[in-house]
Amino acid sequence: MGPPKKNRVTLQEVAKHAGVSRSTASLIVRNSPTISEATRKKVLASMNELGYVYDRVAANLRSQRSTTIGIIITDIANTFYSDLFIGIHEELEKEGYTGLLGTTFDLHSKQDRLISTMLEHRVGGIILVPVSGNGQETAERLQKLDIPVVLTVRELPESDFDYVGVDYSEGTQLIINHLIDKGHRRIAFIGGRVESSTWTERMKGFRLAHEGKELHMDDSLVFPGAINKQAGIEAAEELLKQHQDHLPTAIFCFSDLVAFGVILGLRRAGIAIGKDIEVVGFDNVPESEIVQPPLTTVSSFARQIGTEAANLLQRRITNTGKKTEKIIIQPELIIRDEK
Amino acid sequence: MGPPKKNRVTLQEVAKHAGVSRSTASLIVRNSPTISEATRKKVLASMNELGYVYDRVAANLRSQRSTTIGIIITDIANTFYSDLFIGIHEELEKEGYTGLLGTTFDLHSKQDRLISTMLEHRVGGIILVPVSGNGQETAERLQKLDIPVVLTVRELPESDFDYVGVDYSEGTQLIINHLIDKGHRRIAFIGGRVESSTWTERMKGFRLAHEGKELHMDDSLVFPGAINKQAGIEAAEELLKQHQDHLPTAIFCFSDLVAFGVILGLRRAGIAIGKDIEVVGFDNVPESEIVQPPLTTVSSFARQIGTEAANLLQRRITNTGKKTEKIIIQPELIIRDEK
DNA sequence: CTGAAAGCGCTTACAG
DNA sequence: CTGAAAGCGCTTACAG
Repeated sequence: MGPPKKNRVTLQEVAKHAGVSRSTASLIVRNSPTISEATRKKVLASMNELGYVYDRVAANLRSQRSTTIGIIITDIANTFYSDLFIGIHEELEKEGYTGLLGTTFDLHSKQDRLISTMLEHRVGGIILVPVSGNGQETAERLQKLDIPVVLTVRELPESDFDYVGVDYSEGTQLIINHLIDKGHRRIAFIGGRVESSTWTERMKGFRLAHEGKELHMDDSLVFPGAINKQAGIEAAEELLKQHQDHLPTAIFCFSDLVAFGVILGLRRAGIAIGKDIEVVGFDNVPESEIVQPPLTTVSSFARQIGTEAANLLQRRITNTGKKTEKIIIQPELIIRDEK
Repeated sequence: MGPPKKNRVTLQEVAKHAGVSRSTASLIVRNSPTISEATRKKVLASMNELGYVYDRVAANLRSQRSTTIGIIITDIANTFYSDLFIGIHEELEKEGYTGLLGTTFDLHSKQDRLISTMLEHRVGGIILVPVSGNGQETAERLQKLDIPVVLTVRELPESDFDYVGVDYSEGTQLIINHLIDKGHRRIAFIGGRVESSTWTERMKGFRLAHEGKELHMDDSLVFPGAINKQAGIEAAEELLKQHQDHLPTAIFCFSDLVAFGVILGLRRAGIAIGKDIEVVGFDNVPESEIVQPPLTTVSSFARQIGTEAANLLQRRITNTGKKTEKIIIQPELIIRDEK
């Protein structure tokens, strides 16, 4: 943990140097309006001269406040999540909060450890993207906390938390309807953990779109899996193996990241994306515009989710009583490279 | 900042509940070996029952230690930096540190504010990607700190800090030599801030490669700029406008992110990437494999930089005296889609 | 505005 | 192992 540090200039020393009391100096760092401009300037000058750094940690300990927020997401290397993080971070910064970031990589053990670490560091609240799968114990643990928790992206089963997310069912219907309207009849669904709300909701939309168009849904074309590029590559290979004599004409991917893997896997097998098979994604990450052909996808407005989640958490911190809020953002179909 | 919180279970209460002294309880949370197994179990049981959460902040204040590290990078939405962050974070986690993340977006004002915030939160050290441009005041400020600072990716001019980076000159030579060997004679250089060490070093490599092959270097083909997709798009447009009757045959981009923008800009102008003009990048971000044609680039091993930086910082925290270390990682040419 | 006192939750140091 | 005391750097509350 490193050796003890010394030599921090204290408020006491500043006060002495400026010839005022510690109380006055304390009022000044906290921007109290009761202090005359003259003494304020004098004290600020002393701070500058001595190189004073406000000890927010000590202040928070004494006043039982917190200026840090725990942010627990799945994978910062996924631009969906880095955008989400930026949204959260920018909003928190405005209010003077600092974020403690942790990534779970969708592992329960990491999530548990991160929550503990955040609590030990006295965060004033937590914004969490829960890991996929049964979150019963996690939900119970979070309910007991005496700090507010806002969930984003995924909900926790059978629990009642503040939540900001996207209407995944609606988003999936939008894009599947689009595919069907283009003439596709056999559509695969690749990626996502069946235990997570984000998968079941997409599945619901997938089914609804099929039913709405009175189309048969082929369960053998559904390939759940992890939500990253590698999983996409593997799923594409598996799909090709299982259905080589009767390939689907379109593939709906759980996320753009999965779609990139699928595209890579298909390409390696010599399949022409956009001609032999159409691939679509979900999230509208910046890279979806760069791949060739550009990816048709659904925007899930990661950044906006972040902003809303941060605001919701702030409201909850200052206003602890009320009923939980659920903010559901409406997704938007992003059609690319249509001729 | 939120209202005061109450009801935190203290070590005192745990001690009372378990029938031991506060000192004993304190020794137990710190894993002292002098405590008998029986009392340890008894106390741990009490902690569990009462829902005790160790207050690391209070402990750190008293013992004048820190378990947090400030991490200041440029832009987490750039996968180069998110990879760097993951490398840092995983390494710090092993040693029980928590990271405070801030992003500067290459702005001096943000950087200054972030450093202040980190100090106020009593970080035990800082890992910093300095913003481009004159860093004289920043360097002086950092030198005065009584906590260790490790720079990564970019160095600060005329200063002596611990540093982990890549041999950008060598990387640039590798890829420019490759282009020249393929027959290219007019090569543009797009992106990067001329005030930053990362640009001057690439420029050095760019020049050396030309000189080595006894080739004329055309300064009018050098387009410095920001390091993101949008800047790449704009630079590509500018390049096309200025050199429409005599286009370069290849474009070396400051980073993959810039390359993606350039590719987009050229494509919009109807230029066939890989045929009319060859585009190459720097960093080898995951997406470089997905674009079509796949991007030839130079791997700068972001994750490894992160790991090394975190390790270097830890060494510095425990071993404050020694001379500064400079760790330069050798880049690797990644050739893609060669027929 | 000052000044003295108490306290946030812990660790430290020490006599027993 | 215990127990009492002091202190990390701040804020709080209050009498003056």
